[in-house]
Amino acid sequence: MANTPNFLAKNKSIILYGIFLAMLLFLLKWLELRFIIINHAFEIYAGSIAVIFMALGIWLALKLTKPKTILIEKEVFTEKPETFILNEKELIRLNISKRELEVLQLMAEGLSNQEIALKLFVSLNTIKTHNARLFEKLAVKRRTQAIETAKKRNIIP
Amino acid sequence: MANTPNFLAKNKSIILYGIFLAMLLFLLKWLELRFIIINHAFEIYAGSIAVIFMALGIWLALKLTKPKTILIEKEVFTEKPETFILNEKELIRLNISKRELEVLQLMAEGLSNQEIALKLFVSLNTIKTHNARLFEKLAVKRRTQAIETAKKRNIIP
DNA sequence: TTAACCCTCATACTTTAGGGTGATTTTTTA
DNA sequence: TAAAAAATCACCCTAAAGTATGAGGGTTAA
Repeated sequence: MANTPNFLAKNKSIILYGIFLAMLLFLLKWLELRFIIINHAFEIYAGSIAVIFMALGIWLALKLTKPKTILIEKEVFTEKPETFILNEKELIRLNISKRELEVLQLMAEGLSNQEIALKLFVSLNTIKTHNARLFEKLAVKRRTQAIETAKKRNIIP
Repeated sequence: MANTPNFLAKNKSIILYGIFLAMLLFLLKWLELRFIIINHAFEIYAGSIAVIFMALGIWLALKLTKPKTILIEKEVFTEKPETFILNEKELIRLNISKRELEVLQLMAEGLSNQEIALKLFVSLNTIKTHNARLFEKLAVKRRTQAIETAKKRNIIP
């Protein structure tokens, strides 16, 4: 997205490094003035330098280039997670057991009784029993009401 | 962003590579002890070759390489505001009518279809029809799921 | 160890929810 | 004004939810 301005900086550093390397080579050469080079090997030498430095250039470019990252912002609606604090007092006051709370949560997620039963590895009838107890304790008639009441009382997020 | 930790690694690799290059040069020199350096022009020539080909390598790598792109899906959590703000865009997007929204709200309050029908002075069948349309538009199967989805999308408080 | 509680499950029944189809009337829009 | 969309309703049927009652087994605390 906003990575294009980085390109100049990257190239600059690469170029600077190239110049630095060249200078280093010059220095080396300067210090070894009296080294002997046979004339006919010159082309090989120059070619080697060319190949090596091109490889170096490619390597540098590949290594030092940061991959472009494209950000895709995906909107996720949340149930204000940081806000939810389980109201344990209410749980105790209403005398709701762990299992019942579990069923209540799954219920609020939109699961059917059958789905809840499968998820908790119990029978459909068991879930129905839990529901009946829950409705009684929450003083409601339907699951939708149970969800509403439980949310209001911070029993479920 | 989080580039600072990369600096050391990069510099290290560069330094290592420099050392490696220097060693390679020494090796070359050692093997070509009797080579004669005629004049300064040679160093200039070799250096030029080095620089040019490294530049070529960099250019090649940058131009001919497919841009490295990394897709990052970032989840943007939109908090549910305390004061409910209706997400009208979502309503329009989902093509939910006024009446359907009304039914949805009452549904979320825990009313049965019969109760909603009485409240809106229409027949039970009408409510069922509205429900069916709602479920289709919200891509859900049950009223509990409809409520959950609608709340997440700020269609209902 | 007995009472209280929780979890489990069953059977039988009633009510509510949901699917599919088709149709009429009103309202809105192109 | 004609077409599209919205709102209304009916009928039939299936699926799911909910009610009522009874009961067995496990845990726990008085």
